[in-house]
Amino acid sequence: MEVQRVLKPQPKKNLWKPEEDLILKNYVEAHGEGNWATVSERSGLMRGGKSCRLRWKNYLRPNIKRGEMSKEEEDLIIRMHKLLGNRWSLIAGRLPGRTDNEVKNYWNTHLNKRSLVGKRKATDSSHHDHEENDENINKKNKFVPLMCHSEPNGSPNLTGTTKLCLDGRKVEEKEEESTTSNAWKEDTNSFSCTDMEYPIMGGNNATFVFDDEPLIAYLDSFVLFEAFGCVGDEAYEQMQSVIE
DNA sequence: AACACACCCAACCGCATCCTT
DNA sequence: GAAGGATGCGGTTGGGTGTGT
Repeated sequence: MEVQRVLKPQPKKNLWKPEEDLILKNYVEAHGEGNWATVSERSGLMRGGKSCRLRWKNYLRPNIKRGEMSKEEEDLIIRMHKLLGNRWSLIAGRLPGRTDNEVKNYWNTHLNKRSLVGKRKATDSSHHDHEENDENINKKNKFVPLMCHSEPNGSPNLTGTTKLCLDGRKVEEKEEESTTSNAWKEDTNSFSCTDMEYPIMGGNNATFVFDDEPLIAYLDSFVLFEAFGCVGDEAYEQMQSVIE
């Protein structure tokens, strides 16, 4: 018996065991994220830094949202992908609690396949009538400067990061300002949150409005910059060319 | 019940970019 | 500015599981 187990070839996929998860979780909670290369040495885990980082980021991190994608999330992924392509980390950044790996997998297994089928079966709208016809959706949507919004009492905290505004200004968000509620900044027309701090729609009061809301309304200026390499009027023109 | 096939998703890999010295 | 290490990202792999025959 024992011999058989020893001789049995090791699986190529080295799945994480619950005890390893516990070790990593405790270590990161105690020492913080970063220095992944040293995590394996210091924690006693026989894992590479990249593996530890990935496990933490995709699985162990607080506020990770697991389980089925909501229709809203799915819709957002479809629209974001239309605009950004395979920029999974960017797309995941708009889906608090979801990881890039999860979004990527979801796209590859559910949405990508369906979008291919959908082209042939446009009339089968019972499941996703919001998909109707992406081209039509895009054409009827007009550019408006903001993006997603949250209800006043459910706004996530902001942290000390640089926000890129539609007019091209960079605004440094200070940590101490972060306790002031509203994610929507009137003065900068920007909205931002991180998935760590923004425990997703459903868990929080943040809301996304779909169907009648313009496509661009899910994107903040940072995403526009990532998509088009510019902001403001220039981004608007680029956006229009994509839509048309 | 047994087998084959398809699907899902966690983990790995290689490259690009960022950061530190 | 250059070099080397750390980190981030997207593509791919492969093992587990579900489903059909």
